[in-house]
Parts: sequence; C-alpha cells; structure tokens
Amino acid sequence: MRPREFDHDDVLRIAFDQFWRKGVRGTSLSDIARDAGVQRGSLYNAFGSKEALFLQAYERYAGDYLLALQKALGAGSLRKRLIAFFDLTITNFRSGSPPRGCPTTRGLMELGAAEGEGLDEDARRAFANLVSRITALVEDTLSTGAERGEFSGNPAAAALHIITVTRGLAVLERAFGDEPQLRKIAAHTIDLVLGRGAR
Amino acid sequence: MRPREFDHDDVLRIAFDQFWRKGVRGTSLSDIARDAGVQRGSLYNAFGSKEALFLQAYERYAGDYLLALQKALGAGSLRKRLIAFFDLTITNFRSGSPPRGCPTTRGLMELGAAEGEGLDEDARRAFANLVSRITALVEDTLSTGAERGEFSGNPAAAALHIITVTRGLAVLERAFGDEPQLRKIAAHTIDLVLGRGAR
DNA sequence: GGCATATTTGACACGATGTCAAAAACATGC
DNA sequence: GCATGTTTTTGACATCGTGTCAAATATGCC
Repeated sequence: MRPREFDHDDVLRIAFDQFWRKGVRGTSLSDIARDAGVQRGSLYNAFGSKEALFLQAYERYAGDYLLALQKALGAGSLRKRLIAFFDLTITNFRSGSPPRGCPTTRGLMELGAAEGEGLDEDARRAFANLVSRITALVEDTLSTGAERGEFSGNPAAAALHIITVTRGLAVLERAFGDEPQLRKIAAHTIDLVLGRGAR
Repeated sequence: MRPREFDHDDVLRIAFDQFWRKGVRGTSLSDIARDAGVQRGSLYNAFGSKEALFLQAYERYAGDYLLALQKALGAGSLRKRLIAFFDLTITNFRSGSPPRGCPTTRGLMELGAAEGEGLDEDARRAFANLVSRITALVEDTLSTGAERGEFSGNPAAAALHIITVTRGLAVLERAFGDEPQLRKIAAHTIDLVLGRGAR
C-alpha cells in the first residue's frame, strides 16, 4: 500500500481551526487542503466529505473539551465548581480573535438544520451527545453538592437549566459579543440555582 | 418604468419559509425563484443578494413575532404572562413539520459567523435588535410585576436571564427535538425566577 | 406615438462539491 | 531483486450555486 503523505491528526486540527473560525459552510475543502498542504482529492479519499471531516475533527475537540470541563467541575465548593464551569465555558466561546463562539452550538445550528439529509443526523447526534455528557457532569456535581448540603433541589432539573443557560450564552455571545454581560448572566444563574446569598 | 411582475411581499413570505425550513446556506436562489415563479435574475435585481433577501424577509417576520410576544406578555398575573411568553416561544420553535427551530437563533448562528464580511454584520445587528427588544419587553413585564409585588429582584438581570434561557431552548430544540423537555425547562425557569412555589 | 426608466432574460465567469480513472508509491511474496 | 497488488495521489471532469452584465422588453409620461 502506498503510505499517506499527511498526518491524519494534523489535518483534523487544521480543519477544525478553520471550521471554528469560519463555520462549516464558510470553509471550503480547498481552504483546508491549502492550509494543510494536501491535495483536495486526498481529503475526499481519506474522509469522504466535508461534513464527515468536520465530524471527525469535532469529536476530537469534544473529547478534549469534556476532559477540561471534568477538571473544572472537580475541585472546591459547589459554588466554586460552578464558577469554574461557567468560566471555562465562556472563556472557550471567547477564545481566538475575533472570538469564535461555541463550536458545538455553531455546528449544531449549522448542520442540525437541513431536513432529511443523512449525515446531518449524525452531526446532530454528535452534538447532542456532548451536550448530554456535559449535563450529566453538572448533574453529578449538583448531586454531590446536595449530599454535602450545598444544594437543595432537583439536581437533574437544575443541571438541565444550567446547560440551557450555557447554550443561551453561546447564542448571546454571537449576538452581542459582550463578554462582561455573559459573565454577569453566569453569576446570576449560579445565584439563582444555589439560592441567592448562599455561599 | 417597467412594472414588477411579482409581488414583493409574496416573495418575502415564500423566501422566509424556505430559509426557515432549510437554513440560509441550504436554500438557493434558484429554489426561491422556482417557488415564487420569478426569474433568479429578478431577485438579484430586486434584493441584491441572497443575504439581503433573507434580511428583508427576516425583519418582516421579526415585526410580526414581536407583536405576538407583546400580546402574550400583556394579560394576567406575572406568572401567567411568563407562561404565555414561554409557550409562544416554544410553540414557535416547534411549528412546521419537521419543526423548524428558532429563526433568529438559527439565522444568527449561521450568518453572524463569518469574519469581516460586511453584510453578515448587518445580519448580526438585526438579530441582536430583536433579542434586545424582546428582553426589553420581558423587563417591562417584570418591572410592573415588581410594582404589583409579584416579583422581587432585579428586573433587568432577571429579564436577561430569561432571554438567555429562551436562546438555550432554541439550541436544545435542535439537539434533542424533545418538546416536553423544553416545556419542563421553561416551567423550572419560571419557578426559579419568581421564587419556587410563589404564585 | 416616442422617449426615459426600470425590469426581465439569458449568457457568462467564478468557485465549491464530489467523482473518476490513471499514475505513483510502497509492501509483500517469489 | 523484481513483479504484483493495494492504497494514495493527482488532475480532469460534471454539476450546482452565486453574482454580473448587456440586450431585450414593458410601461408611464410628455
């Protein structure tokens, strides 16, 4: 067999960077091929299609991101953990210049859109999968917080509410690009969930 | 002058329907031209570009939608008004078959994406404008609720929080398509904001 | 009726996706 | 070492979408 002339993982990183900056539809395989020093045809041969390439690149990102979130949710009081969670979330949205927003939310709204196209359904599942796993992480955090008496309420419902807020923050980030505003909303949400004035 | 052979408003309605169903990038001007019985060139002549056509169609929608929201927020107790607000929001997301999601959120994430392209900035402003106006409506509602003793807290912060949740609901709708889940989150949010068990 | 003006129409250029067959590069067995 | 088979690379091609343009067309107005 003829060996591949490019590094699979390098291409995924380069491709994801472009997708994150310019969106999936706004990025052409020619762009990626040029950036990666690979022929366009080789990408089709290796990945099948632009969406398939994006999905692989996305899942690579999702794994890393989930680990980072897990770390953020693992230390300190419940309040501190939630603060770290929102901080990582918002910092991720605001990374790059100009800020690139949330890859999950952007990818989902871009690809989870079309009706009856097979691969978009795969994409939707990939995004839903990450969101579900993040929700589970938050729910665990709240549950242990409940055991320690730091939280009273329904952990499942509260986790879903928190995740909904983070998705909303991803949208507001695109609309207003106002990072202090995002952080205020995050702080307010934590106060609401933990009970205003709780510490 | 030669008269136009198509109805401006008809085209906007037909175009917005397609954009809403298939996304802006997923809809071609050929599609719209065929559906509207108009030549593609005429659309370019009348609207300039696909994005410009979308923006006009969107702002037409936004006006109608804002009026409907205003109505929903105008009657009954604060809790009832918030329930009506969320109900209209979610019902709007779930309209059509298959459900078409939130046009604002979808359009924003699709068009507010690219870097340094002039018209996308217009789009971003259009979306931000609607979101701001909805936020203002909710804030007014909460303020009058505060006057009546139905709400204690910061109306501005609470309104922003509520709007963030509705944007998050738009995202979760795409990810999971689970309407009962959306409604549970909405109910939970109302409880949180008004104070659990308040009526 | 004739002219100015705006719209329509079809051709064109360009870029993007995706397919395909031929060429090229390696691994393996002889 | 060399032939063979397999996979990747490469360039050509078909198709579709956006956007531009000039020529043709239809109307309002003088």
